[in-house]
Amino acid sequence: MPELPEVQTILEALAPSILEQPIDDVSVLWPGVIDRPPPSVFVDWMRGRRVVNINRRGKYMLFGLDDERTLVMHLRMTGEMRMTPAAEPYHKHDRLAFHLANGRDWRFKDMRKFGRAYLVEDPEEVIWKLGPEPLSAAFSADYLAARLRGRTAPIKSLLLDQRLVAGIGNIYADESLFRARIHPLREGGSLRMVEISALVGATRDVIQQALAEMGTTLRDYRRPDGSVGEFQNSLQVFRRTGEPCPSCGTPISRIVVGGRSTHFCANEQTLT
DNA sequence: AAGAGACCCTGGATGC
DNA sequence: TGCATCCAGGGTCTCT
Repeated sequence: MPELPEVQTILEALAPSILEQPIDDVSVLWPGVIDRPPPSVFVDWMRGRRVVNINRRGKYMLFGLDDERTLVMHLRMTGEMRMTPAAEPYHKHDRLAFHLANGRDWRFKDMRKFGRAYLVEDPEEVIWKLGPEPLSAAFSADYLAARLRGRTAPIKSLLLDQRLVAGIGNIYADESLFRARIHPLREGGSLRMVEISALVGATRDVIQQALAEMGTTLRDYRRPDGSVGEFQNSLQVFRRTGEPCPSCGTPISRIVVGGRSTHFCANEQTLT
């Protein structure tokens, strides 16, 4: 499940391989991967272009092209970016291949076909709803307090809402709530200022540590060279149901919140 | 407006 | 052993 740290890690690894390299041609191995424009137009517009800058917003990848358009991509659940020799046979789940002028391929692989590519004049067409980056100054306790006011949904669900803060997924939501010692079912609007401050700090800490450890590999996530991340070794509650809480030893609980599996310590994260 | 739930997808795990 | 069913969860859409 690529979230902000995984997407950032992938982009940094990809950059030296693709920046300024002319894209000679594109192979669309599954047309559904292209959201817009229609696949034939997509290929037409991509051919001959170069990626001249690379950015990230939330979990979206932004590849700025030399014609001012932007290739926006989202990995969703199982998307992977890989660099391969052009002659390497396609994998069963490869969906898109950019053939670079230097004889290398930049490939998008996605088992579950949730990932998407958008080729647009302005990336805002795709990402305009996103909330602030969790590591930016805009994601402050005051900001979060204002956004939580009056909300009755569980704080866990609100942390996953990309319009509130961009880039948090199921793993880092659970880890942040544990570090802030907040029960995932607490109503958003019920959080006190001291708890909101703790949550902002915990979220920043978790994201920063996961970036330093180059992401969390539970199953599908790989860096573009095929290697795994390290943060799975630092998880304190996520997918550790029944294992002792690292702080107090209580077995970790698992519940479902908003349709997502949720892990927490029932002793240290209470509802009152 | 906000919240809940369906839907998209595949493969691994589980159950009989 | 083989087959059916369940589950994983990011984002979008619909319904209330």
